[in-house]
Amino acid sequence: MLPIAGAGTPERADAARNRQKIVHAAAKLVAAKGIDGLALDEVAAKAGVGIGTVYRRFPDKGALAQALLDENEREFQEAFISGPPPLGPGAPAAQRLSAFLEKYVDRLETHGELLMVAETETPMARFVTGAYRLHHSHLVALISEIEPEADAHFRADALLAPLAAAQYAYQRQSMTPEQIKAGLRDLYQRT
Amino acid sequence: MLPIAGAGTPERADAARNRQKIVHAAAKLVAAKGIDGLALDEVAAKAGVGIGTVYRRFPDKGALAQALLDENEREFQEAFISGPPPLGPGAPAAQRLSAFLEKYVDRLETHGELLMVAETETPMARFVTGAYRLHHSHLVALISEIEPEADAHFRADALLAPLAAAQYAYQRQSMTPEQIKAGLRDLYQRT
DNA sequence: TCCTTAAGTGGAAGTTTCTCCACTTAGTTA
DNA sequence: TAACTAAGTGGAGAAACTTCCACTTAAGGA
Repeated sequence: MLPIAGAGTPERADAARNRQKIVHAAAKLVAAKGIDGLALDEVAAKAGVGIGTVYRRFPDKGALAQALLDENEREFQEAFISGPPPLGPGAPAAQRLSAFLEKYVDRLETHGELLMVAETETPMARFVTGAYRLHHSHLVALISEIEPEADAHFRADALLAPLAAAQYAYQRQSMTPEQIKAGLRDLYQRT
Repeated sequence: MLPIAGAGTPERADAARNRQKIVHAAAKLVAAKGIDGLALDEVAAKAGVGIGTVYRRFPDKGALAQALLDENEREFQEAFISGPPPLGPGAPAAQRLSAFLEKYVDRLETHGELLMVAETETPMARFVTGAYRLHHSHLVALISEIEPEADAHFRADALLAPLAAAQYAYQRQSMTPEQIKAGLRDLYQRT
């Protein structure tokens, strides 16, 4: 079980079906016209369900964006938890850390718009996700291994902070992805 | 002239008067019931102007929150530009940097709610402010002095990133302000 | 198979946010 | 002081967001 969704009572079959319909409809609409010009009632219409149903599954646009990112997030998690090195286990912690940050930048490049919506629709949305917690604890493990003395908890947040979608988009105005990667590497390598 | 507002055509006298009325009304409402339960039409009613007028001055709640923070921001800017050391000129750059970060944390403690609204109402709102630019260029100057080789531009953003209101609020759930200050100090001192 | 019940559904109705534009007024020019 | 013009104004109305609840249905006993 991936830690993205908190599993309460399992969904009923019809509900799961509707969730799929909604996500598919949303994906199509996003592909067609971007995320910004996307209203939840439009999604409902396209999916052939009532607005209430959409709101029951996805409290806001951010939650829907998260759902659209779900598959990608899943792959990312598998890659750094159990995939091949240097991202996955097997490589030295420092290399894994570096690989993690670079992969994260790559994701921001390919899915920046969705990540932005997912993170900024609600203040602090980014942090209440299981995804953030997992990324954080992964970094804590790596940092503790590299530098046992450090305040790994804070350091992990500090490394993830520049990777907030909005912050990244801003930096991207004056830097290339490679420069940002270099900057991140620099940030933790000075040990 | 402080760099907070981009000065286009100067405001007409009546418009400036209304801006004052709006800001005062907003300040009262915020004091009475917090920022969250505050609708712009309420502010308009309290200020005795039309909704359209409020929107002309302040495109959204974030802009209004910024206006409420204006005086505090002004004082902060004066303190690190021309105030007494260690925040202002006269102290070694490393000490000034440390003082800046600590002062920033203090502001987050006292004005966190308003800063949150100001920064998160619109994605990237934080970065388009003159305030952010000024903080950034101040840090760039200090960092370049401490460590001429570094990519001061990126480093400055990376130091400001954990000070985003939402990020800070999140970290505050598990750390004291002092721990955060220590973490920040740690972050740049490893030179 | 029937009953029970808790989850799910739709969409009307209530909020809030924001735009738009016909009208008003401050400030300037002759 | 009259005329001009560009900025400012107000609030109706459109659009989006969200809640609510009477009704429906799936799933799991008895």
